[in-house]
Amino acid sequence: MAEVVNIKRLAQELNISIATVSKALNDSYEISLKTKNRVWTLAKELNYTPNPAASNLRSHKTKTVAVIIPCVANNFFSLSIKGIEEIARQYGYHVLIYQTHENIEAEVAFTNSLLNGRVDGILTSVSSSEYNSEYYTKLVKKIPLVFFDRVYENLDAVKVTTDDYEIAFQATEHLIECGCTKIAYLYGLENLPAGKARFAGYLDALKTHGIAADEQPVVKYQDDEELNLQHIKELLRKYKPDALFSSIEEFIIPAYCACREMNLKIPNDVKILSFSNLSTAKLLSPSLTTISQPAFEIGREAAKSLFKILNNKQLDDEQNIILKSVLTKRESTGC
Amino acid sequence: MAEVVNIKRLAQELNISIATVSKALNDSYEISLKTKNRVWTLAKELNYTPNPAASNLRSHKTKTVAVIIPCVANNFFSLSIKGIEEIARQYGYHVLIYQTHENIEAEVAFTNSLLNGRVDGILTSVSSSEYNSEYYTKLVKKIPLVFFDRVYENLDAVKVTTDDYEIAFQATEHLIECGCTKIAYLYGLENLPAGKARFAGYLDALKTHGIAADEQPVVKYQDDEELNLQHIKELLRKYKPDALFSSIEEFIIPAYCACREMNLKIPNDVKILSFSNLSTAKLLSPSLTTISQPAFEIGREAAKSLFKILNNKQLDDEQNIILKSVLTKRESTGC
DNA sequence: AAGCTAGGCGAAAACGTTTACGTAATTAAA
DNA sequence: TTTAATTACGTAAACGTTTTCGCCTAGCTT
Repeated sequence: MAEVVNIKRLAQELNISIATVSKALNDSYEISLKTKNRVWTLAKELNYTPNPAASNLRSHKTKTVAVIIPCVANNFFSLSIKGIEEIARQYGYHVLIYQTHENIEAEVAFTNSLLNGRVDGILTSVSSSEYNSEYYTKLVKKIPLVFFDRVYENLDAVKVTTDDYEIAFQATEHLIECGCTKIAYLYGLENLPAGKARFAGYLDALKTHGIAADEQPVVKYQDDEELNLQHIKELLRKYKPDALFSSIEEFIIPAYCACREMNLKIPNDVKILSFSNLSTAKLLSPSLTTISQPAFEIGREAAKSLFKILNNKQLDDEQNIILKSVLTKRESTGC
Repeated sequence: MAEVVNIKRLAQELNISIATVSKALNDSYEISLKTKNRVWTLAKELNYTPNPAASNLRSHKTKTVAVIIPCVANNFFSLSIKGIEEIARQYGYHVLIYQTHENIEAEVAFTNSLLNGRVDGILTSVSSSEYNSEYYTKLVKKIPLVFFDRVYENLDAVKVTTDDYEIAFQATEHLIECGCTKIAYLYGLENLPAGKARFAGYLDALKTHGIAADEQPVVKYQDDEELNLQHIKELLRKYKPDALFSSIEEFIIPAYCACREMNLKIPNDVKILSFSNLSTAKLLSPSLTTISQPAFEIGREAAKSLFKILNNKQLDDEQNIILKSVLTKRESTGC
């Protein structure tokens, strides 16, 4: 009863060899259906499940992937993980989580610690603190890797991103159509392609509409809510913009608070628009115009690509999967 | 160069036995400092990291824990995971994530799949669909397990919870002090101790203040936002309550929407108060009075307890760790 | 009847560690 | 000086699988 249940035990009870049991469990063609059935029924009866460590050791497959992200307590990333986990379940994979807290050293340390066979592949959305592409250039040769949202470009790896440039362009045009001419930019992810693309979309939209771009005031994100609040207030005081374009969700609270503290009415005095996956955007006061990324789908697509690679399936030609974001116009831009 | 780097390789290069290398790497007292240093420097030089599968197989330690929760895309759970992950890093543990989507069968299936030595312990917040304590009674004997927030009572396991009864009592009193007499209850987690405690706190507060409790209307949570909206609207129409006490975050959006659609002003016509970890509660229109649970700390405490168990440290007498929630009064209750 | 083929199975090595135990050399105790 | 204890290291088994290779039998083909 207390006896351990492993392949050896199954073999003994059935009076066959452990090799046969192993093959039967893996549905090998070498084993007759009759024997397979005997093995399967006994395995179920004894509640046998293979020991993962032994299996990994021998087969070099772990059925595990790692997700490395800045922080799980974030609407975008928690939704991505939800998507990843859902696909992982379908493929029978396990999901390990690592948070970098935007620290490149932690990111590298975690990643390195996974190269000893702990996982079969990695899904990552890189930290914003630095852009260290030498490291990742080497890394992608060592282990199957898929980037999502925050990527390194020009690498031989699948990258799942969104139409940052286009949607930022479109959103900026929306503000211009609402009559804004002094649109300030709340700048996040400045070291990353996503952040740069958003900013470029914003600048190009201004240029297209004949608004001098280099005079547009910018606040860069700091990891300190109070500091961001101060900077935005300063921005509002000095430049008196008629709109704030926030490129990351983290600016929403300080932006709203700054307007309140300075008695500026949204959207009459200042219009606000932000990249965000906040589910309560429509309940804010006033409701917030958002660019929402399909975080859940990004997670799903990234996971699907990785599992295709791990199962040696042909990837659909393209290494760059680009999903569309959605601009939802609400009261904060006068809609 | 391409040669694999494992203990055997280290042993060869240093002309010592693999046993010595293994012991040196594990800082065994049997090995001289001189030898240890030779091993450590070579290991660092060759970028050696032990193969986890081999190590697990032999030592029956995985340095891995599983977190089983309903859904990661939820403010409470994503914060909890953040806390768990942070402690796990300190202890050098890895964290696996599994989502049950409130499905008890998935929950049991995941848990069972972890009993073959894949993890050293489990952190779980159980699904709300059913209360199946026989299963968990057996389970806690098989593997170190810590419950957080959503627990099974009367089991020999650490449980990290919050003061649900007290804070619900206090919140209800707050509504009564605001002049409410017809307080409707939006009921979630009804199968779980947390849900029952919240409801009991609400009922007892009413009783204490001489309000007939059994006439209070209740809406029970369904996994369908549209349905919840309809039910709340129906509730508002039929019973004309002067307050809504929402026991879970998921009721916030339908509650606000219902009031808007029925042209009821918050807080003048209806006051609203909800359990919630929404970071933007203060930005809602109107800002929302919340009971926020210390989700991050709950995760941290749960993880700490588990790692103490795994490291055979003495647990501080008590198996029930109860943290305090915070009632933040805002405009939605007229504050 | 001899030779072949294929199907079904088993023996044994291997994966990379950890660890119980043995042993030699050195040191301490008698 | 002999004996006991200690230190430092090695041998080899074990963890539970997977997989290569080979064997045996039964059924065919000539």
